[in-house]
Amino acid sequence: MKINDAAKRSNINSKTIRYYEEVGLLPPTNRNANGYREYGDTDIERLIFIRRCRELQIPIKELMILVNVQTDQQSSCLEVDDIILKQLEKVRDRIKELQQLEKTLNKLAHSCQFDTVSQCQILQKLTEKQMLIP
Amino acid sequence: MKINDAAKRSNINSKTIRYYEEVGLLPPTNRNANGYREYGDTDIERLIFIRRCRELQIPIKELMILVNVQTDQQSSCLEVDDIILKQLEKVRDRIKELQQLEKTLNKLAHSCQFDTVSQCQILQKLTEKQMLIP
DNA sequence: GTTGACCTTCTTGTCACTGGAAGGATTAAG
DNA sequence: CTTAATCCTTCCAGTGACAAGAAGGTCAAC
Repeated sequence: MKINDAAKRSNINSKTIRYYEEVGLLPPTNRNANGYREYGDTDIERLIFIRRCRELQIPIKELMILVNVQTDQQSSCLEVDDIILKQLEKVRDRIKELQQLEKTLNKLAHSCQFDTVSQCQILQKLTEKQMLIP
Repeated sequence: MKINDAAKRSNINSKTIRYYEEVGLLPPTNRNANGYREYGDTDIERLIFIRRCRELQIPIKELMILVNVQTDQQSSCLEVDDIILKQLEKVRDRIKELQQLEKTLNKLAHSCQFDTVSQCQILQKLTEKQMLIP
């Protein structure tokens, strides 16, 4: 199957598939007589696996480890667990950050009752020290 | 005052200050006889304002509007409010996304009781369709 | 006079793609 | 059989918001 079909089946953009190959997340793909990339069912499975991990926002470099670990059935599972936990921690930290941000923005929003910028309470508050994120 | 002092006073990296100037967030800075950039108190105030907005993760392009609106005291405050609300919405959406992500990662984490990859439950689950983010 | 701390510009790298141009191959329709 | 549309290929540029580093100029202190 050619790259566009692989893209549809894996639900990854063909450009992205080429990019994954270029950066080494995928091994060099088999080519047919015309030099077109040829994909089989195993390739599609791998692509889907990769898509799921990317949906979990696992960075490509970590994903490389997962893909390599996957092919070496003897390697330890701890590495896999570690990557997931690291990702979990990153996500939790980011949530906290964003919640703080939401609070601040919420305080700012609609805080201006005037018409022109000269009296704007939002700009006012943004110029005060209190608005600093702690 | 030269760029390093301005950086310290505004708490923005000097590299970043030059970058802001380059992309047009800041007007071309005054230079002294040697071609060194010269900053005054007004510049510092503007830099601090910019830093606060960036801490609220307002994108530079939106920030340009805020900075321009600020200098034109007659312009409407609605634009300012709009930017803040847009940012608030973005932040809220992102929080929701990340919370979903956290759930999924949490389910995955520590779900493997085996030693080697061949029996790894995490990789197993990542290969199943159920793990798809809805 | 030389050391070290500044300053300047320019280039490159980050991350994960996305878009487009230029050129060749295949396929379907007329 | 020709033509048009749709593939495929590679390469290059852009995104956002900087950070890092190189090469070279300037300045103050000792």
